[in-house]
Amino acid sequence: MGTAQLTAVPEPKYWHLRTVLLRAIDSEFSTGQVIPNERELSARFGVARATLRQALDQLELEGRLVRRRGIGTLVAAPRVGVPVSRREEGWPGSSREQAWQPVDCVSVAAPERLAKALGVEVGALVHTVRRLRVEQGQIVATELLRVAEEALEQVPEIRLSGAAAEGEEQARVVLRRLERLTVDGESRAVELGVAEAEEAGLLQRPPGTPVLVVTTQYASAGRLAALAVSTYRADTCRLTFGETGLVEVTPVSAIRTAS
Amino acid sequence: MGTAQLTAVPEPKYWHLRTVLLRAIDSEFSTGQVIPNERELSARFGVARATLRQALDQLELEGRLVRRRGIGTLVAAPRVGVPVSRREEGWPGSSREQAWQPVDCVSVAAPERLAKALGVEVGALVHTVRRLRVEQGQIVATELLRVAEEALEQVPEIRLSGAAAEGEEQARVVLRRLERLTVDGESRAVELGVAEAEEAGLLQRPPGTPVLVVTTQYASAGRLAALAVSTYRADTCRLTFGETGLVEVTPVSAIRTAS
DNA sequence: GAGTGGTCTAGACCACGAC
DNA sequence: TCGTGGTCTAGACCACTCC
Repeated sequence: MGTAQLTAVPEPKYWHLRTVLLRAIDSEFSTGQVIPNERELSARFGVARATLRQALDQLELEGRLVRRRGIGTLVAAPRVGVPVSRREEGWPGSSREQAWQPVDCVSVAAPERLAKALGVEVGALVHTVRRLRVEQGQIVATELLRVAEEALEQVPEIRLSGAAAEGEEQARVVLRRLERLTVDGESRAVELGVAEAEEAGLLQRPPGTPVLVVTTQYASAGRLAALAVSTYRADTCRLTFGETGLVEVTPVSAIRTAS
Repeated sequence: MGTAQLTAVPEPKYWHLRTVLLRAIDSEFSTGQVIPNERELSARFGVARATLRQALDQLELEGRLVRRRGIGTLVAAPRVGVPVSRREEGWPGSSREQAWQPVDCVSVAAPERLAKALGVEVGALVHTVRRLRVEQGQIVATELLRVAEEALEQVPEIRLSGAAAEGEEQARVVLRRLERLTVDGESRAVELGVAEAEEAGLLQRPPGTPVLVVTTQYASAGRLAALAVSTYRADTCRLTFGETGLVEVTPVSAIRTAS
């Protein structure tokens, strides 16, 4: 990373800085390496620290840098591809279920908005299972899986122990009942969001972290059976919706910029 | 929007401010309405303008606010659902093709990374068609559709006029040839990115704007036929991957926060 | 010209991790 | 204790839109 001064350009300094830094981390640094600290860099480029930070913010949003308080700023690893489309990925009982780790479960009377989203009456009993998705040893997503008790009615209730089921155990009970439902349709949406307090903690990120929110409606017998809201770390995840991987995936940056 | 002072809390001021502002725009403002200006708000809450802006930055990232220089800060409209999974959405010749408007086309010898992504030899002729997606009268995405000439070889070359085809006309020629290929497989990925200069301009947004980058591999006859990199505005779009819409979609915010 | 958001500065102090 | 990134301040000037 050179000692280059910024040349006068019509674009904002922070944007030009981003370009310079991006070129530097692509050519002079490798994954996991710590780049010079913010005070050092701002001095080197002759800008205020806040301006330099604006450039780093961009690169962090793009998943190219990771900043750790007390440690420094590191070059991020390439994003991991996370399959989300195949049914086996999300539905309990599938071969890939171990990717989703149940955390806890709460069962309450549905407030208005939730009832409407699930297509049940206000006040109907709704289970909310919290799960974590682990990929390559890293937590990449957290999920709220919502299902009305009435959607499970046909499924015999299971109890794993004699005591009242709570927390993780209750979650496993609901999932076991859920896996007996036959899913015959799925509908998904993806949008950008930010992690609030609880989600942020589970994802081991500060509040305000950008996330990809995947909303999945599972249908069974022509009727909405369950609703999953999965929150993926946007910095480390590339969501894949493949039928089959045709060829290995080329990093998007290579395709977008290659003219 | 009250004159509330910030109470002492362990969380950062900007994050608390975001929560307060979010509650205010949900309850006291409607879509398109201008909220008080930044100097006014920072004075009202007793914080520096930079701190207030940090809170507005979050809300803008979440698609809840839109800021327009010289005008003010407006409450954003709910995100529009944009279907991306059905084949008809992206492939030329489909019933929904008018959603994609060809802009221009360049045909060059493939540099290394592009050749690798398309599975052709370095130096092979590759067409790059630029398209814009318009939804509800608004530009929501820009796309680079890449196809190797050799993938089109079996398709007779068409010329719309006697002159050498260039720009938009050339784009239409390539699309016409492309639509005769039979697509028998698709593979997609979605990730977060930022719009750089050219894309940002086409999307009518400043550089650095967060976008959802959708990469689609189209297969024909068991072989990669084309590669599309579509860049959607993250502030205004919710990407939908539905088989069929089961029920109307509830705003994610209602589901994520309803306990 | 007046008012808006966008950029930039030069500091200060805090929270966290490593030593 | 020291170095790191995270937060916050109180200004300044610029670019853009509208009247």
